[in-house]
Amino acid sequence: MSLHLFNTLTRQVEPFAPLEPPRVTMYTCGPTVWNFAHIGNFRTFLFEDLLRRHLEWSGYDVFHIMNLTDVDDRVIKAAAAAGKRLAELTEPFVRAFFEDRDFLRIKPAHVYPRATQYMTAMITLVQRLLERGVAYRGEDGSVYLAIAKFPGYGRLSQLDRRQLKVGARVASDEYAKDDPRDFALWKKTDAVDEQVGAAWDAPFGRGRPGWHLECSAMSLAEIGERFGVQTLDLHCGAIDLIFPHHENEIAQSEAATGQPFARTWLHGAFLNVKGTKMSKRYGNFLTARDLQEQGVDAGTFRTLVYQTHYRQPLDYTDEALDAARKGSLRLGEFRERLENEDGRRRTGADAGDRLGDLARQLEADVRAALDDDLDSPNALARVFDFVRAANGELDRGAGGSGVAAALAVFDRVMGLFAVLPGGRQVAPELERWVHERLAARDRARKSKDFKEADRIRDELKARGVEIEDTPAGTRWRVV
RNA sequence: GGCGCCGUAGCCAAGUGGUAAGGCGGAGGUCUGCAAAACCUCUAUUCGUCGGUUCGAUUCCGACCGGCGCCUCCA
Repeated sequence: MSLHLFNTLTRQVEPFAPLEPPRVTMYTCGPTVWNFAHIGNFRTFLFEDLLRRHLEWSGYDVFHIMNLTDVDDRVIKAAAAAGKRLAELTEPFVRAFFEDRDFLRIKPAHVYPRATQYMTAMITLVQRLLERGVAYRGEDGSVYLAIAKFPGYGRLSQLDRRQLKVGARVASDEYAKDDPRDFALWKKTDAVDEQVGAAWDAPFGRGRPGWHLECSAMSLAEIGERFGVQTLDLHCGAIDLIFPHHENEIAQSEAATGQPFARTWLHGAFLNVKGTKMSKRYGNFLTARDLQEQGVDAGTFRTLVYQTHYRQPLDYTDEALDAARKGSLRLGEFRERLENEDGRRRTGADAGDRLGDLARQLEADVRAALDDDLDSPNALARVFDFVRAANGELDRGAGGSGVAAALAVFDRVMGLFAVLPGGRQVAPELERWVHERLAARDRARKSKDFKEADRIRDELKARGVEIEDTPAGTRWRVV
């Protein structure tokens, strides 16, 4: 089976077919850099990371674009509140985002276009929409897109079958629009915008881009320049973006280019806390830095995330996190064991290369699971199956060439998930002390002074060092 | 009000029209000086409830109950 993905546009799992294989253009909606991203945001980025890695593993040549929204209502509000200019506010959060991304082992996108650096592209896009008569200047001086002029409007969110909530909201700009559902492409500047530097000159008036505009302008600019196309293969985000964000992106892009904006739309479910979405608004959020402070490593968090399918809500609890940590640790232990066995160049019988067979099966199983709409929980289940079976073979003395083969495959598969525990830095002085203590314990054990040996073990434990006696000597790690 | 999603063991969580993956936890065992790790066995006659379709439904349809999301900034 080849890769199949659930396309929000059709609400069906369908075969993935990029426009010009092996190239795949992938656009993922990035963070708004008015603050730190929270782990709910990162759940989405992690789902996209898995998609990216699986595409590359499958032989595709992926070009990954992630935007950074550095001008919008929240950014302006936060800048004004802090008495800063736009860039002054956003720059530290951009850096923080990249740090968090690296901490969570998320592969960097190929480009991170920022809204403020694509003003020309955005202005050109609005201009084009005005020329085509799809956009109009409202009475308030802002530019709106007339959704009545775009027949396909509502296809993604099935809006054609929905009605606006009665009396839901009457925005201040409502009177300026021809149709309440029209949305702003370009917002006329106000005093606060000027104060923080969120204002640009355009033929249709001084203003700033509407929220949706940047994604259309930047993705079209990136793929247009590079590949001469105006259709993305993949466009991803979380489900809250389906409407209005993605719906509006489609309208403004397709109205301008006459081409499909994206072939496949993927949307991830939320990370919840006690059943409610994690959100800045509810204050129930945790940042990647909070995780780091709590000693939660990337392998643990990634395990937690990938043990739930990306279209299923994931409820974040300490218990689930702890279970994920144990699972990640188990995988790490196994990896270490393989490496050690390989290092010892076991001459044990190949046993028909059972390990190699298991490894090949694992690779096929994982590929099949991920091909099935990125069924990572299933894929990880196969990994754990493999670990159990391989440990069993190792226990029974399997060795030979199969070990190296298994290690190679295991590393390849782990490369998709990156769920292994992070290596912890150990202070040289602690390391010296541990070695000295272990030597002392060895002497005690040799002379059958187990009381002393156990005392030393407790001593080590007290400083967070756990030990494990193996035929090859005593192993230790800091927990 | 409109559109959409979820409800599987103590917890987390896959999945299929043909009789329930995996992780964590728990019980017992093997190995070990003891631990730890690893391995073995066991841990859901049952998939929110009630109906319907079917030879057969957790899986399809309907109703209901419970939880949630979007429609307003949103990963």
